[in-house]
Amino acid sequence: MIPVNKLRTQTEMVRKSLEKRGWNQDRIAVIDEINALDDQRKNFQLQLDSSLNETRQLSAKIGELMKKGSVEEADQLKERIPQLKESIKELEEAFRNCKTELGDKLLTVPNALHDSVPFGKGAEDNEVYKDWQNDFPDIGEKPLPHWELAKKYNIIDFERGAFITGSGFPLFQGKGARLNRALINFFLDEAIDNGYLEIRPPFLVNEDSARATGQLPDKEGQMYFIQEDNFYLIPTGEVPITNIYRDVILKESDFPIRMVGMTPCFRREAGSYGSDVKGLNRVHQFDKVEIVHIEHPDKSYETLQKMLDHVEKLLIKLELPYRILRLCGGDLGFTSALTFDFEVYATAQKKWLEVSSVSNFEDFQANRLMLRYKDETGKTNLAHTLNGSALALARIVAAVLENNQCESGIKVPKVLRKYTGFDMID
RNA sequence: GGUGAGGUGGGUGAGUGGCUGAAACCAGCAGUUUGCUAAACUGCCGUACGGGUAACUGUACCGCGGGUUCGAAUCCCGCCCUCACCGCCA
Repeated sequence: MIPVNKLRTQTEMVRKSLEKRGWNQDRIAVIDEINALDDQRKNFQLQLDSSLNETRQLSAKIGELMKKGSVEEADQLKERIPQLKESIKELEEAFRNCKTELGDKLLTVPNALHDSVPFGKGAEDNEVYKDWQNDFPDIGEKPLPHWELAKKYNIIDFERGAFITGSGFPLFQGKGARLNRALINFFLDEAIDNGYLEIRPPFLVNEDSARATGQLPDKEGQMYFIQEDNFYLIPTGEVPITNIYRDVILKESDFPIRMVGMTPCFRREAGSYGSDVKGLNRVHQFDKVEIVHIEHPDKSYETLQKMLDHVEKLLIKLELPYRILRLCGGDLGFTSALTFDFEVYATAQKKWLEVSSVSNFEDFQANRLMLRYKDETGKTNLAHTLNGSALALARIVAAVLENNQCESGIKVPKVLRKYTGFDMID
């Protein structure tokens, strides 16, 4: 949620952001509505506070009189209470309604964008920030897509997964399962070597947590929900890991905070279809190693760059062809100020697969999390949050399988061999 | 799931209807003293939303939500959570 003060003091910047996101003037008008509502809210509060104050003072006087035994005088003062209460009730209601309406409107405003975010409508307008086009591997005359490789070498059983649960719940077995585990360990170890604190969080979260990181109300339909206990299955490790710092006031010396965690991710992916959902391209359950940073506002873009470097290094070590995109205004997530996507080329499918999304949320998430820090003057300010996948498993597995196939099997990337314990899937 | 106890400021913990936004202690910050260390002493030490150029000041918050009362941390109701024991169980 965008902080009201930011919206009020930097109105033009916010307006421009919404334009970049492709909002028309009619929609952008919420900004003015929010301004008006906020004025109203202050006005109600002023009236409410003064009425409450009057009541308190009256009560104090009544107390004194009672103590002195002047019961009649006290009763006289009491006579004024009903009218006061009546007006307090009305004001409270008006105040509450006003705040609710303001809150609802605020929830519809996406994050303000970083200056560098390009204009654009959708995925086709994303800027190629870094391309690596000459390095697609030679995988022979008749390369197989990963779902056929999976079958050929008996390492992923999509049918049985669908039988046990439903489509989109892949079952890894044998060397497939071990490859998956090897990747997880490789990613975690790389992050730990890089100074991250490893976290193993809960995989289900309550409503407050889902709201704080912005999954609610925005992406309600994307999450699996356990009705009986009011829990959501996490769609990403970002949710439980970032929520470690919900309602926290940090000292400046606590920065930087860097965490990494592997979690399964559960996504309903309602409305997806076609070749996008073939094999491992888009599944309902997958593992992901997520990095989360909490930063001082002055440092967050420097940090974003470091995160990009970290993710890029993983892909280089895995020897996968990748490119980096800077998302345009139309394709950027609701909560993000600037996002870079990493895509890996699945050579058999001839498809770019998104394997990481690295974002700076600035203070947007922190505002809902109530995650702040005290600066040297003692003032509390919102911190900045950032996160990124490092990396998302299922699609990386797909790319590893497709890009390393040869006549005799699938070669395991060198960096993974100490984790898998084998060099070939055959 | 059952029974019992409990949820107060960064921590420990007092507080059973008005003088309590909350004692005391610890931690933390600033200062005095001090050859250094230690100790002692003094002051400060919650958050949010408002008003005011400022000094300062209003309101709300003692797990959450309702209620009783002129007045609630304190009484009543519902919920949540924690702890202990029992049951069940990887």
